[in-house]
Amino acid sequence: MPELPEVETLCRQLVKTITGQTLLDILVLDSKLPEITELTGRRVSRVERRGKKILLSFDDGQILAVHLRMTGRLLWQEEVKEIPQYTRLILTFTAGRVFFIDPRRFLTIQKERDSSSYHGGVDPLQNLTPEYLAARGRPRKGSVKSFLLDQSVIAGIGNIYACEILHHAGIDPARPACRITDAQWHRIALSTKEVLGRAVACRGTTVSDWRDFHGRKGSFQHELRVYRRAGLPCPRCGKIVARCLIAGRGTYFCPGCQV
DNA sequence: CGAACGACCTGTTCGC
DNA sequence: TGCGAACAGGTCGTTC
Repeated sequence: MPELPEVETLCRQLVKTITGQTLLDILVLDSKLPEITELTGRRVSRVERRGKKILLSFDDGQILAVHLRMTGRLLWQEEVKEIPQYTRLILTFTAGRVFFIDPRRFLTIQKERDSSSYHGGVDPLQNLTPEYLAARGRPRKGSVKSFLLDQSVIAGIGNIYACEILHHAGIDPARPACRITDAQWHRIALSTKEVLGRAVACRGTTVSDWRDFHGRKGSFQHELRVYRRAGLPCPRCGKIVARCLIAGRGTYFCPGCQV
């Protein structure tokens, strides 16, 4: 679930909530997760996003990298209540507790040395240019959709937003990246910023169980044009939205206005 | 280097 | 109604 807009939403809420807070206790409830007891007593100095990862920096220089994968969530509680179902880790801070929730147990946390050792792709909200896309896309025979999903090219786009961006740009997701024209790369760069920016403003997309740090739904699901809308008319041209498989992922597109 | 595919997990939805 | 198959926001390792 969490793609860039959802992770960005969590990050902004984490910054406001736990920056400066001291980590009083750590409870690991899933044997797949590493022991991180040495963080006990440390103060959170910084929270930032790298693609879909969240980096928590502590006052002694240690960094915790969190990746929520498909179904991971973070939930903040100030009062002590019942532990939510599928909680895999609990961090207790001075002012409250952070629950790491994930039914599928894909969520990962790992200690990292320093935040500059990141080698992912560009951040689509910051440095994305048509020239960069064209240069990286030119040698690739695979579909433009799997190109947009490649985290070493652009960090943060997932399946929902890849579908929505390509619809916004009016481009067939199955088109090989090497056959995208400069004018189309231009549109893709603009649509990426447009769609992701709007989704961040909506605090993400709640298609099934996504919730933000305070348990609230996002609202971008009301603005989806093609994702999970197979059989419904395209809001732009009226043709029926289709679904196909690209690189093993369900892909939604409009055969009428995506060429 | 690039691309396709199975694996990792568990819950929900769909078709017969 | 019941049951198995298909599908779900994401990566990663293997193989070609």
